[in-house]
Amino acid sequence: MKGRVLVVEDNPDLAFGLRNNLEIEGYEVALAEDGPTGVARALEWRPDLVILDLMLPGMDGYRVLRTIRDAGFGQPVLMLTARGEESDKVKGLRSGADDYVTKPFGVLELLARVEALLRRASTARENASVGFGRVRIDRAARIVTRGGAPVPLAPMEYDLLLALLDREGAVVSRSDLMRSVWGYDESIVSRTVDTHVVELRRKLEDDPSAPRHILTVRKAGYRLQD
Amino acid sequence: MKGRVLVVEDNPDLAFGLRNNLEIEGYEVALAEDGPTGVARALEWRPDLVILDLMLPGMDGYRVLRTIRDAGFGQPVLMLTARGEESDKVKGLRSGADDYVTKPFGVLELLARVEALLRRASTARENASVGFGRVRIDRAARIVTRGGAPVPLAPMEYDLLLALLDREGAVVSRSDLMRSVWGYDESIVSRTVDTHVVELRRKLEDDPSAPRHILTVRKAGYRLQD
DNA sequence: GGAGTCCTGACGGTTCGCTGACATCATCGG
DNA sequence: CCGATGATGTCAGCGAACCGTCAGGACTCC
Repeated sequence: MKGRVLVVEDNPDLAFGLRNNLEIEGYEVALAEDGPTGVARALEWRPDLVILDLMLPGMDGYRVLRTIRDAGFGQPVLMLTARGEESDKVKGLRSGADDYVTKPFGVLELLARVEALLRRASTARENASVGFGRVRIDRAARIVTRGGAPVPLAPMEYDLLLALLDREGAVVSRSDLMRSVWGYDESIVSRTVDTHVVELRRKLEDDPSAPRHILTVRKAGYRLQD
Repeated sequence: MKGRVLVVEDNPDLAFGLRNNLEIEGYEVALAEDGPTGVARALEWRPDLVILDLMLPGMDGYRVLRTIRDAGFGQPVLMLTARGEESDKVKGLRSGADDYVTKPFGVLELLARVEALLRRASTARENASVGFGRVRIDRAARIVTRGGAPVPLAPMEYDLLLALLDREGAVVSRSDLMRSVWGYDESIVSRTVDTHVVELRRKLEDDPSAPRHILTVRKAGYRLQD
C-alpha cells in the first residue's frame, strides 16, 4: 500500500473515478462528499494526502483547509477546482494547500502530482508524542497532568503548549506561534508570547527559573524538548 | 532575502520580467539563457529553487533537469513550458521536477507556486542531518554538536555557520555573508565577519589555529569544507 | 459584578555583537 | 632571502538587543 488518500468531492462521478484510479495505483482511498465530513475524516483517519475540491456543499474548500490545518493536520493537501481564476489559485496555495489542479484535468497529471507530493512529504515524519518529562497531555480530554496531578491551564496556555508540542524538538519562532495560536499574521512587537511561556514554565517546570523542557533559543524562538 | 532563484529561460522579455517580479518579492535572482549555462550556474551558485524553461537552445529542459539531478542538485525545480500536452507534464514531473506551469501563466500564480515549493523544501531540509568533520547541525532544533556534545553558539555565529554550510565547498565572500547573514548591502570595512569566524573556529575546530574546515581564502572570503 | 484570563508597556539583568586598535601572516618585488 | 604592504587573526570593552518579569487595565463568561 503506497499511502492513504482522502478525496473530498461532492460530484459522485468524479469522486468514484478518482477512487478507481488511485486504487489501481495502489493507494488506499476514502471518500467524503461534503466539507464537514471531510474535516472529520481527515482528522480521524489521518490520511497521508487529501485531495480537496474547492466547491463543496456546506463548507467550502478554503474553510475545510483552514480548519484541518488549525487542528494540526500537517499532511499535503491538493486543491481541486473548476474555477480558473488566478486569484483563487493564489488564495488556495497561500492558505496552506501544497498544490493545485484546475478542472478539467488529466488523470495522469493528477496521479503524477499526488506521487510528487507524497514523495516530498515522506521525508517528514510525525510525532505522536504526548508529553515531556513528568508532564502528560491528553488531547482528547484537554487535560494536562504533572506527575499524575492535574495542572489547570488557561485556554491560551494550553493552545501554546500544543503548538510547541506539535513541533517538539524544533525551534518555533514567535511569529509562528502568533500565527498558529493567535491567528495573527503580523510581526511581533509585544511580550505576549513570552508572558504565556513564563506561565507555562511556572506550572510545568520543576524549576521555572532553570527550565529543562521549555527552552529559550535566543533570537529564534522557543523549543520544547523531553 | 527569502531565497535564491535561478531562472533558465532563453526569451529575454520573459526572463527579465520574471527577474523583476521575483526581486520585488525579495528573492535573489540569477539568469541563464541556455541549457549548459543553466546547469553550470545551478551547480556553482546553488540556488534554492530553479525555474526551468522546457524549450531551450543547446540542451532542452529535460536534459538540464536530469543533468543537475544526477550531479546531486536536490533543490526544487519548477518547469515552465509552452506545450500543453499532458504527456509532457507527466514526463516533467516524473523526471524530477517538483511543479509545472504552462505558458501563458499569471505572474501571481507563479509566485505563489514558488513560495509553496520553497516552504515545502525548507521543512524537508530541516530534518536532514548535515555537518562537517565531527560537527553535526540540527537545523530544526537549532542545535550544533561536536563529537556528540552540544556546542552553544550565539545567534549570529549560528546564522553565519548556516550561510557557510549552505554553500559548502564554495568560497563565500565577506559581502555575500554580510548580505545573507546581516542583511546589509554595503561594502565591508569592519572586522565583523572575521571576528565571528574566529569564534566559530574556536568552538568547532579541533585546532582553531590550524583550521581544517573553516578555511580562509585570501582576498576572496571563507570556505567551509568537510 | 466577580472571577478568571489575556494583553500591553515598562523595567532591569544578561548576553551579544560591533568596533577599533594592534598583532600576525601571506605575498611579492627587489 | 628580506623587507614592504596589505590582508587577516585576535582581543577587550561598550552600547544595544533581547528576554524574563510584573502589574495594571480591558475583556469575557458566568
